[in-house]
Amino acid sequence: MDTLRERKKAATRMALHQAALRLALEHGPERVTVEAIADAASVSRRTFSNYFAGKEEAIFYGDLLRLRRLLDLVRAQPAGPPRAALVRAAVELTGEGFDPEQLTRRRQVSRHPSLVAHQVAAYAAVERDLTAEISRRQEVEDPLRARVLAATFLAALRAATQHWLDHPERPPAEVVAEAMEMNTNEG
Amino acid sequence: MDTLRERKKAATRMALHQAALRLALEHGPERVTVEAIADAASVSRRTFSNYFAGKEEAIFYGDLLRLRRLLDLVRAQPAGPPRAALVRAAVELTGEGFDPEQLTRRRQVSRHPSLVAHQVAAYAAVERDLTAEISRRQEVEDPLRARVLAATFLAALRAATQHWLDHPERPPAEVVAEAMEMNTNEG
DNA sequence: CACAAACTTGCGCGTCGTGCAAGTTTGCCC
DNA sequence: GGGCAAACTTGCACGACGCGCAAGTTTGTG
Repeated sequence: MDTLRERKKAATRMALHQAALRLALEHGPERVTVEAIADAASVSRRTFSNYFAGKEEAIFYGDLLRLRRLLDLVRAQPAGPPRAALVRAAVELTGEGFDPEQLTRRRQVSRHPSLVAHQVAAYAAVERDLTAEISRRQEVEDPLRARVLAATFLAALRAATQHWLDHPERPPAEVVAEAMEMNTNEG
Repeated sequence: MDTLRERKKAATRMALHQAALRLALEHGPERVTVEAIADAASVSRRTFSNYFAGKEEAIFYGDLLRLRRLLDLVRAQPAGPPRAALVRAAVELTGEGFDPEQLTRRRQVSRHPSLVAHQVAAYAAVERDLTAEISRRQEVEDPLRARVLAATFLAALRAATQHWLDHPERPPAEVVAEAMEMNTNEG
């Protein structure tokens, strides 16, 4: 998977993502056409569609990558209670560095209410995989529990992230840890 | 608000919703055009756009109504810990009858993977309002907690509903109650 | 009954997603 | 290196979509 083809594809995909994010900030997400994004990434409008189903998907590609990284972290956790593995993975993810430039971009984009639906769609995209991984970790099979756990965990992570974007005074790891605690214990 | 105008608007909105749901089942959600939905409801294509932003919004209008109903039930709960109010409201909502015809329709529609994003979008639409209501019920203000609670509660409800659609052998109230219990205690 | 506000409709325009059929680039094996 | 197949890009064309606009029509009210 280290072929030139693969690297080029990853590069143009990333270029489209970056261009989409930048243009959405400069002119507002609704005022950006797919053609403008494609131009900024030096590809044709048709090629854009070979990579993303729409401009919103391109904008939130970063979130998708981050959530896939989370999934990998969960899979890398030692065997044990699923909840503990999820919390550890979330803390590790938040501990990894943030690109500060990407960050302010994401903050501005998240403000726009027309995009929140696509934001949650990115989370929903990994919910199925996360449910499968949780099921794998249960000593007694319990599909309902696995589903609820995956959904609530991702929801808590999303809520904590959004809250932190609105109130960046506290470090993100702290906010996420606190949110995870709420989800684990009763309040 | 009981004027003729209002009743007519509600009627055509409902007619469009029903038509969208029915046609999406008959031909698959992707094979249904807005024009076909509008025709089935005896309005013009342009009028459809006066009511819904797209066919998916029309399809999930029933879910939106149900979630607004949930919001009302939460507001009607007596003062007390927010979590308890949410659980009671969810149980009450699930206790209310299901239209069995609507139900099989919803089941078929939920299967289609291209619609799950819009499904969760319906939930996200009420998350802000639910957060506000929870904040109102907190004796000490805690915005992060309110946000996480709203998000995880809705996520648990959605997960329980989807699980029940896949495994309808148990009564829905039982499944929802069990999911709520998972969300309240630690597991 | 008359008038204003609200709603519907048709039209037009820019945009979007995608199948298709070229052209171009990359991987690979001799 | 040379050549061939697979993969990728691009332009074209088409149906569908969302929405602004300016009529026409219906509903509420004094």
